[in-house]
Amino acid sequence: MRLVTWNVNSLKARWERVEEWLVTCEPDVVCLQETKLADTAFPAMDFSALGYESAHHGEGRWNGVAILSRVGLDDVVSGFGDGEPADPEARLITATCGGVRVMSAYVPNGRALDNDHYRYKLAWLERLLAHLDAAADRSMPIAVCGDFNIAPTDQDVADPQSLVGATHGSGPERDALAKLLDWGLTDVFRDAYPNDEGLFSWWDYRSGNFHKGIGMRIDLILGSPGLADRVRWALIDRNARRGTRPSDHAPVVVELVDP
DNA sequence: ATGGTAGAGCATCTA
Repeated sequence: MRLVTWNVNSLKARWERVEEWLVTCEPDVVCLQETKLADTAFPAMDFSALGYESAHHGEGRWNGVAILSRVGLDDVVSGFGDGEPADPEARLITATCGGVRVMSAYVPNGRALDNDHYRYKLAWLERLLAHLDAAADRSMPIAVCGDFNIAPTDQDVADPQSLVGATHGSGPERDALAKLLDWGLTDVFRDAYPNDEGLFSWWDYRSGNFHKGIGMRIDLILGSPGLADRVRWALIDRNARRGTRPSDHAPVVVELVDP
């Protein structure tokens, strides 16, 4: 099974790129973030024509997450399954695909360390932990995929100095991510390339950062033991960041062996 | 000292 996470930064603006990439890469399960669509505008029929069932959780203008699957798509949960009041933003969707409990997450950016949105980011990550207990069965392989807006370590940043006093690499964010790993998840891409630097999934559109190699690895696939043990290979498709009107994120791809 | 770009949507907000 081939599993992907990709922040497409507007599915409407990216449709042709996404369609072309799906046909070429042939993934089985795809987690999308930042569709920036309402559920009524989500192109489920177009994905169906490409062979994918889909589930989308969107609000319109911003955010929006989806899961595509050609190996089944069941038991969908939109948002958090913790019984608390609904998240005001559409940032999480969960489904079972091909025997794997899959989550597509778009973790809040945080904006700045003194911003309310940063506190929302930390609270959101705490809630994701509770959601794991509520919506995932530990006896099943689990894949928490998405744009975490956190570079796990300085190894995942071109210029760690640029993150001092900023979001994406602060202690509390990295601690929150560590709690997810402590729950029993593995960063399966880093597991495949433990010593490599310069492996990024996002590059700022500004200043030609992609071509300068200045980016961060913030798009992650966190797998439970039953998933992480099945990883045959992993890659980040930087070619998807080149050419006409690309997303600022590249897709992260993981190939799993059959159980 | 703060920009630079891209997307949504039409003034800015978000990233």
